[in-house]
Amino acid sequence: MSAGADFPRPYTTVDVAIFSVRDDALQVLLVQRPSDAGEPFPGQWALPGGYVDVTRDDSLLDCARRKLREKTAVASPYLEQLGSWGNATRDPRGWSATHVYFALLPSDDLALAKGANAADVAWFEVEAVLKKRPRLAFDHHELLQAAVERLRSKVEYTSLPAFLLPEPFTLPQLQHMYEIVLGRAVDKSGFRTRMLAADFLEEVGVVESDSNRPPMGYRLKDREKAVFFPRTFSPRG
Amino acid sequence: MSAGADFPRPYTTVDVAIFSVRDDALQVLLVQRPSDAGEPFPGQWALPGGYVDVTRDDSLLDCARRKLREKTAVASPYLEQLGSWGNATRDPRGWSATHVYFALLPSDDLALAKGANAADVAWFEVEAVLKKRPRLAFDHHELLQAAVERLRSKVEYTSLPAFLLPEPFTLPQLQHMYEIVLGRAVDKSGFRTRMLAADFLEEVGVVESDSNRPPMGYRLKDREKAVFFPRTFSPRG
DNA sequence: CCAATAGTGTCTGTTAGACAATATACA
DNA sequence: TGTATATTGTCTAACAGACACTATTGG
Repeated sequence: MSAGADFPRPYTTVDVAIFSVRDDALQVLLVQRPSDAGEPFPGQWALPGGYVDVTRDDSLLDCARRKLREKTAVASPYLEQLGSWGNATRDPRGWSATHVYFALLPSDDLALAKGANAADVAWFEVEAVLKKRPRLAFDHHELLQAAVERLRSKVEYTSLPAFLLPEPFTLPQLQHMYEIVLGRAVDKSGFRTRMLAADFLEEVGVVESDSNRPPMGYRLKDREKAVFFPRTFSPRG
Repeated sequence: MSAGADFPRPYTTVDVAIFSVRDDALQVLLVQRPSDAGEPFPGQWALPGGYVDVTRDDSLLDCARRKLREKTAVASPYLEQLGSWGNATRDPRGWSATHVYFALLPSDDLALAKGANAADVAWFEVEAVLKKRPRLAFDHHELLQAAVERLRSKVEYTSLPAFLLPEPFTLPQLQHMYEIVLGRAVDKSGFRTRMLAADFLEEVGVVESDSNRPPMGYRLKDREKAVFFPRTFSPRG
């Protein structure tokens, strides 16, 4: 049996949870759904995403990159697959499966949606959105929750927060990113030892600051993938 | 725009990497593809899988469970989503996206394919298959490789190998599973301390053995999910 | 009493975490 | 010299890894 053509095919979509740290808080990029007739969840906020376009996207990753490019001006941020969600009821139009990615953006290059519709894209504090302010379309609360859990969990033992900073960055700045995502303080001395022992940073010369002792600037040796630490952080205080 | 219906839809499939330990080696369940005309990779071995059937499967997980049930007699083994692979070229019939799961089976209930075609299902040693003996259909070598990597990596810091044993099992048996999957020896004393400290085992009374001192039998407190250890195993010797 | 496996105890080097001390800039 | 931030040093309790020892059975 050449079963493929005979079966009704589910919808295939890609959604992206795009994170950045702004105003000392973890934020996520949301888009407002169109109000056209026939569109589900008109006017509601949702994760950026949509149908895979087999004529434009060579792969799921390509599709995720396109979604990201359409909503932000960023070329190549950290992008990782989270998982997939698929069932008969999550989309009122029918059986659909979505492939979810999450991305980390430095807080500087935040030129949003240079395209036509800049008004329907905005940053929201993750904590608020998880409390359903605003309410999200589809099962996107579930997707966002999973993305945040994955992020928070990986921050405990990887160099992920480095992708939230523009280069060059300093160790105190990096520690600040860790503390914001983890939601707790981290010991200064231990933090530095860990970061430098992990051998993923490259000195790039002292950087100027407003006053006081100028800190050393660093950049990532590899902007493609995160580094895994041998042990996890532990609470302090 | 009600874009869904307008776009050509990719094929949606689910594949499952089913693992078990047999003859002191990690093995994976493969199925032989049909030889019918028009079928891709006729007669070649592949991971069990196939199209999502929107009339039978309520969700991707349901579909994975169905694939598993069709090839084995097992009711509810450990089942975890691995990720998804989708691009224009992986299936010669067209743009397709597959959702990959991996499952762990105790080596006792291995009644295979009670259905019609028992001949086209068989266990293979993972090490051999990774070396392309036999060669797999589609991109299934890549999928299997990812599944094995995930399994080996999670074994370092989770209770996953417990799902490879029928209950009740003993701590020496459990240690044996760890050593097989990890491919190295593990210290007895430290192993026991870790397992018992993780508090996921339940004593179920001494179990009889061929001779010598009878060991304590254990079962899982929760057969649904694995437990995470605070630290990773470390090499010894 | 011996062999074989199950299970426990002990020692030691390493290290994470807490915190103290020093370094370097500007005013 | 004072202050603020950056960076390094020290001390200690906890613990993993190695390995020796005891326990319990059958022969």
